[in-house]
Formats: sequence, structure tokens, C-alpha cells
Amino acid sequence: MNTLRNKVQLIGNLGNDPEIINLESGKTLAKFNIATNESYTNNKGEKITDTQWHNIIAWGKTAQIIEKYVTKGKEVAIEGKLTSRSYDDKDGNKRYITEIVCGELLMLGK
Amino acid sequence: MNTLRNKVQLIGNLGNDPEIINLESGKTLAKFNIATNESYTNNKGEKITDTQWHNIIAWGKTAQIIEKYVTKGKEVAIEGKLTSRSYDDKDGNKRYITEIVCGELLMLGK
Amino acid sequence: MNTLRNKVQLIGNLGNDPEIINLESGKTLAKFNIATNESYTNNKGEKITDTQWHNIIAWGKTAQIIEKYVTKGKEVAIEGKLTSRSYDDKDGNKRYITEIVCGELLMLGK
Amino acid sequence: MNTLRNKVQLIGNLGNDPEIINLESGKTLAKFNIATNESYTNNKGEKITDTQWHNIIAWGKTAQIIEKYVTKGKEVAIEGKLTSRSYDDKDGNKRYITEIVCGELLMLGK
DNA sequence: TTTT
DNA sequence: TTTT
Repeated sequence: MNTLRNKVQLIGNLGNDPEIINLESGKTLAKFNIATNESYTNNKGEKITDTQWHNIIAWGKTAQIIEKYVTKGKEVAIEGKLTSRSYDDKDGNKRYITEIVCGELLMLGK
Repeated sequence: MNTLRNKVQLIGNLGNDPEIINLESGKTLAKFNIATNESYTNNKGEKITDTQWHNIIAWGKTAQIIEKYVTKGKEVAIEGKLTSRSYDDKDGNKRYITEIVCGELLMLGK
Repeated sequence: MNTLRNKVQLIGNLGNDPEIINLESGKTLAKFNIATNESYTNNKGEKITDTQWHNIIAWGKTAQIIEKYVTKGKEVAIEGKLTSRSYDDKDGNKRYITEIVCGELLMLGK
Repeated sequence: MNTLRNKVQLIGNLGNDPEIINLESGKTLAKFNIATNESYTNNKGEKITDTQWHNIIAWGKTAQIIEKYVTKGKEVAIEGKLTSRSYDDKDGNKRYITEIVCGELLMLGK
């Protein structure tokens, strides 16, 4: 995966166990989300924690590594590409979703 | 801006002139979007171009540099953080938007 | 520190306790090294571990955080700039050294 | 090339035409260097330009793209790994060299 | 809505 | 040795 033009790097913890989907085509897809936490002190001297949640998907070999080793709560570093797509929900409304297609994953913290 | 846990890097072209908003607080906000283009040959031998559009916002000093130097069509490299937030649209529906808060920007290609 | 043109990112373990130098100017300097380990299987089916050692220096606030929290063996993520400089050794020979000037550091693995 | 633990990203200009070496093994090797320029105003109000030179090598497919398209003076973005190795010079002295093994390259600025 |  |  060439990510020189479009690269996302996250270090955070999984919010759920990965969902593994074996497609009819024989491909494996993994889906999970990651929280990135940032702490800072605002201008009133209060300590603020800002948590961002990110939707991650992975294909093929990366998905298989995720299936084997990655579980809820684990700290990981991931790298991938930022993608957006639209779909129609069950009421026929157009919905947009942003996902990170993960090309590399690293387990942290032993 | 500390981006070790949450970092986005994009190299692409602006799709519009930046919108500059001078807030009552005295802060400056810049908004624009960037296309990242990826070309590849699919398994039928067809050449495919996949274009992703990204919403960018920048604050303060970065916004002022953007106001001065950055215009529609320019190629730039940016670095920032991936953020999502929700808002209520005019029909009262909850909407979600993903934006990149840009902390660094580099003009490319003269 | 603007690193859009010159950026190094390492995730690895410290090989030594940081050396802290308080300069006459009042500035603090921290020096240490980091090992990055990569494992792979070569074309003879042998498992190879390649370890690279990197010289890291940090200034000011980053150096003070290092002094407080970072010790030998810890796993860290760092970001900085790649720099090279020459100096004359005690025999009068010109020597070259490559260092990473660390601008951000993150403790990993709890 | 997995670069999550050891990643260098540079945006700069080539100082020379790439040297292309076709090894007996059939592999292609490309060697060149890149300047990264940083301008800033020091605390005496003087404008300083700091130029860092980086040794780049690339193998295989990346080397072939470099051979075809990349020449002295061009602006490129590259990503790779930071490596150091030693060798004995013609006087029998141990010398150290730091190189970036380039895994991805992008031509910038048309 | 950009660019090559 | 590049470039702006």
C-alpha cells in the first residue's frame, strides 16, 4: 500500500474485539475501532481528556494477523489510508462514513 | 500540536480557495479541502484513478499563512490530527463530519 | 519543530539511561540511544533479527520530560529530525556523526 | 518494507543524478543524495538556512523508477528506513555511514 | 471541487 | 551537490 500521499498513523487502544468477515471471494476483512486519547490543560487550568474514535478496516494478510493476535483493549500502532464512502441506510438516506484502511499494524506494550 | 498518537499526512491539491473566518474571539480559522489522487491498474488491466477528498481546518498562525499563500489548485503537504464531531442539521438530524485539524503546511512545486 | 521536510519516527527501546547535560546557557540537553528491531525470514528460511541503533538528542522541555520519566530499556515512540555534523576527534581526524533531534516523545506499554 | 518502527520521510531536492548499479545478482541499486532545506530567523534577527544532506539508496523496482524519472535538482518525497553500517576505508580505518533505504518515492511539483 |  |  503506497501511502506517501495519504497516510494516517494512530497509536491507541482497541474499543472492541475485531470483527472478522470471510468474504465469498476468499478474502478476509477485519473491522474494529481505536481510541486515541489526548490530555491537556485548558486555559482555565482544568485537565481535559479528548478521546477520538476511529473506524479501522484491514484486508488479507493484515486481517489475518489481527484475527490471531489483536483483541479489545490492546495498544497498537497502525498505519493506513484515509477513505470516505457513502451508502444508503435502511430509511433510504445517504450516509457518509470515514474509515482508515490499515496496511501495517504493530502490537505495543508487550 | 502533538501528533504522535493521531497523525494524518496528506500531499494533494486544493479543490477550492480557502475560506477564512475571523472569529469574534480574535482567532482566525481557515477551511478548505484537498484531493489525494491515486492511480493503479486493476486486475482487468484497466487504469483506475481513485480520488479522496479531505476536509481541512487550520487555526491561528497556520490559518494566516494559508490566507496569504494558499489558493485553489495548489499542491501542498499537510500534517494534522484526525477529528470527528457531530452537529444537528437544519432538519434536526444528527450529522457527523470528519475533519483534519492542520498543524503544519508546506507549499510544494514552486 | 517543523518536520514536514525532514522527519524521523522511531519505536524502540532505550539502550542506556539518558545522559542529562545542563548547559551554562541554562538549557538542558538529553542524550541516549534507541534500538529498533526488525525480524524477518531470509530466503534460506532462517529467522534474522536486524537491530539498528540510533543516536538521539533532545533539548529543553523534551529533555526535562526525558530526565523525569525515561530510563534504560523503556519502549518509546519518538519523532524528530535527521541531522549530521562533523567534529575533530582527539587525534585531529574529522569524524561524522548522525543524530536525531527529538521533538516529541511518547512512553509506550504503560 | 515495514517502517512502523523505523521510518524516515524527506521532502527535498536531489543534489546529483542517481547512480544506477546493476549487480551481478540481477538486482538494481540506485544511489543519490537529497538536500532538505530549513529556513528560520535566529534570535539576532538573522535569516538562517540550514541544509542537511542525506544519503539515499533504493533497490529493485524503486531503483528502476528512479533510473527512469528522477534527475538532479528534482523535488521528491521519499519514505524509508534509517540504517547505519561500517566499512574499512583504503587506509584500513573503520568508517561509519548512515543511509536511508528508500521504499517509496513520489515526484513533486510536476 | 483539485491535479497528473 | 539541490532548491527557494
